[in-house]
Amino acid sequence: MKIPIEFYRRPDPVQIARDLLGKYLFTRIDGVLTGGRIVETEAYAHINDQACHSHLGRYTSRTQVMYEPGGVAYAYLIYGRYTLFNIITNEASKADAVLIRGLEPTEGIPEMLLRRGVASVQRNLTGGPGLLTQALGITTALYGTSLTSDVVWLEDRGAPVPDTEIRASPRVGIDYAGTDAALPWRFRIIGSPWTSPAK
DNA sequence: AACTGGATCCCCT
DNA sequence: GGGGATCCAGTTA
Repeated sequence: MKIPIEFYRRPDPVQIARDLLGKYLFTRIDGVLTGGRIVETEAYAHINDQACHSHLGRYTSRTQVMYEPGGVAYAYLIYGRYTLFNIITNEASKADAVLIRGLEPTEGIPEMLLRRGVASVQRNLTGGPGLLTQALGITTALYGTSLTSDVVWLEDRGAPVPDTEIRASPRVGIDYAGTDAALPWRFRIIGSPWTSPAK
């Protein structure tokens, strides 16, 4: 079933990032359903987190959607080539987020292979934050879209992931965040071949 | 109006 | 394990 809006409006993005493991992310773009099981996430908090785009209340054309009530998509372009997909959490104006970093493909695999331009189902189909967006057809056009919509949404299909199968570690690619770069806010399902390759 | 650098990925060595 | 691709938002002026 589709995840209710209350799930996203809880106050702790770290807890939500952990809870999102084992949930499913789907898109329906041009009528085609694609998606899979979330196996890697990262939390970003508006306070005491220099890595977060909304740190110290930074409010720009890129970050403004972060200040909406939890349960909307925050998609942005990185390095001129990749779109990253985030879920905005917490209540309005709190501006917390969870980045989706790895997906185990389950739905619409032929379409995802086409979009990625790869021949077979392997890690580089959806294992990485810039890859899964391409596979699911997520672009900045989805900026601000509600996660209760029929374009992009999450589902709980049962089978919760126990703590013993989760590894927490520092986030990736945020050296500029100083001491906050060491926070263990990256969560992975241990042993999943669909997590991102970065350390 | 110009400049800088990034929540990445892939290929080369 | 190191560097280049590639472009736009953010910052500075």
